Amino acid sequence: MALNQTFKAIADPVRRQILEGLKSHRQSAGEIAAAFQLSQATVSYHLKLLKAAGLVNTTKEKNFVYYELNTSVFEEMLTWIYRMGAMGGSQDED
Amino acid sequence: MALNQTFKAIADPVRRQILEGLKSHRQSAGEIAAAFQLSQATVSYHLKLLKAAGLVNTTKEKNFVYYELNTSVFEEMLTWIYRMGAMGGSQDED
DNA sequence: ACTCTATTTAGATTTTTTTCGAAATAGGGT
DNA sequence: ACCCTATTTCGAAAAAAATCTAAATAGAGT
Repeated sequence: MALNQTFKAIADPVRRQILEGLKSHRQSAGEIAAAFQLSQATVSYHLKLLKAAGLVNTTKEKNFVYYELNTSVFEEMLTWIYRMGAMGGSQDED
Repeated sequence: MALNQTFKAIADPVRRQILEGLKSHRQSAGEIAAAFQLSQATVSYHLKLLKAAGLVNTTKEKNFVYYELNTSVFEEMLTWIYRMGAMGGSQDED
C-alpha cells in the first residue's frame, strides 16, 4: 500500500508547507528552498520524499527542476478518511 | 494548529489499524492490544497519541478503558486536503 | 573543454519516534 | 485490608527521520 508513504509524507509540517506553496503555481527547487530556513540539501530531501509519494511531479528545464502538485494522489487519502466515517453527516450503524 | 498532531497520528500504520478496528465498535485497551504483536505498553502509547490528537474518546468502565472513534476530527484533515485541490474534478486556475 | 549555476547525493550527526520490561496506578470483588 | 485484573507511566534502548556540510552531478553558455 502506497497510502502509508502518502500519509508519512503529509505528516511533516515542512512538506505540507511545500505543498501549500505549490498550490497556485509550480516552483523550482531553489525557490522552494528559499522559503525555509533549512539548507538546500534538506529541502531537497523533503522534495524527494514528496516525489516518491507521488504528491509532486517534476519537470526539468535548463538547470532548474520545477515541482508541481499532483492532486490525484490525495484522493486515496480522501477515500481512507471517508471510509473511517468522516462524511460530515451522522451516518448510522447498519 | 492541531492539524499537525492529527496528521502525525494518522501517519503511523499501527495507529491507522487501531482506528480501523474501532470503526464498527468500541474496544477496550486490552482488546486493541491483543490485535498486535506489540507489548501492551506500546499499544498504550499509541492510544495516548490518538487520544491527544482527538481521534478517539475514552470511557472508563469497571477496570476497562473503552476507546471509540471520534470522526469529527477527520473533517479538519478533509478540509486541508480539499484546499489542496483534491476535489476529484479538474478545477481551473483563477 | 571550462566555468557557472542549480540541484542532488553522500556520510555523519542530532532529534524524534517507537519499542520494551518493570514498576506504578486504579478500580473492583472478597 | 488484600488480591486480582486492566491499564498506564517510567526509564532506557533501538530504530527511523531530519538535518547539516561537503562533494558530486548535470546542463548551459562561452
